[in-house]
Amino acid sequence: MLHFNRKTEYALLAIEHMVRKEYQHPQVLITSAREISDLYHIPYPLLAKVLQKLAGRGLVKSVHGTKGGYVLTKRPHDISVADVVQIFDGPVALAECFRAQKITCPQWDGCLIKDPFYELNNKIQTLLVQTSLADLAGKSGEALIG
Amino acid sequence: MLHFNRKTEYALLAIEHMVRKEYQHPQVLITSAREISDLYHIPYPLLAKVLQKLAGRGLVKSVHGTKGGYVLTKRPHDISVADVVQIFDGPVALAECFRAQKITCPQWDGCLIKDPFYELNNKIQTLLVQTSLADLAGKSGEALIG
DNA sequence: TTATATAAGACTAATTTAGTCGTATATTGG
DNA sequence: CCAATATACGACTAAATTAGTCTTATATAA
Ligand code: SF4
Ligand code: SF4
Repeated sequence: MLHFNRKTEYALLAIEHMVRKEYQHPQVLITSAREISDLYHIPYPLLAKVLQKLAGRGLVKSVHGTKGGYVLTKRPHDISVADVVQIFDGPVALAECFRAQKITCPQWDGCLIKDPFYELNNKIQTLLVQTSLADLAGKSGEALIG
Repeated sequence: MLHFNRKTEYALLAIEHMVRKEYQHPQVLITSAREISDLYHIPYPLLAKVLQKLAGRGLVKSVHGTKGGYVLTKRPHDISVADVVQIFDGPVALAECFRAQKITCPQWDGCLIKDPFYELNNKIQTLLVQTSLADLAGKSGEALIG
């Protein structure tokens, strides 16, 4: 039903949590997987892998050892929803032929919908690119930021 | 990866085929499941079920018996992509709590992303509502319509 | 009456997504 | 040094969804 997967939600929630923490407690910059897992009731091992992947892509920096955790490496304004979705959901691809390396769809030759779908696809992609994590924080979190 | 399911594609392809046939052969208004299945290499029993569902929702009318098949009941301008997506993919629901009857998501209480996601969701929904099957035909099929 | 079409529901297979487990490595602080 | 606590990472299992099949019934044209 046209939805993001759970890992994408966990990632956005985690980043969003770190963004707010920065606003509210600028002195406490580090956040452990355990902290987020406890707060939002996300299975710990799963969230850990999500954060590891975010670290691998450079969206957060990891700190090993006791009192370790993760720190945002970018300003929320510079992270788009599309960036995060890309990592866990892959590219927006309304039709599966949009992401396939090799066309296997037996309809492809005479397909009447792929071109107009591609336009729709781009419009949705643009929406995700234009929405930053700062926008997300701003919309539901204004009261908290002050 | 944010995609429509196969049945939605089959349905759109089928309707689109019927739309074009109307433009090109206004005298031949009936189209059988077999015809579409053969032309686009869609498994027949599956496509048959898709068309039956479209008939059930009133988007096409069915004609039993030899030389039977389906006929469009609406003008392409009056069918939106959202109508078809709704039938086979359900409502657009970027987050699963948007379609749940009962909130089961353990993150819901403190969730930081559901409100801004809802806005994104509406924008995408609007895109789908605003795209009609006539738009689809117009974009990749102009050459054929003349 | 036969051939061809839709109607509908139960069933199975394939794929994808979600979540778990085990082990290794790095760092802090006593 | 050493114990406690974190991340790193890959293999694995379970659950859910999606895709596709099979079977039987019914309607209609010729
Ligand atoms: S070719 Fe057409 S039917 Fe096949 S995946 Fe692309 S859009 Fe869908
Ligand atoms: S409450 Fe938040 S985490 Fe849960 S489904 Fe809704 S948007 Fe996703």
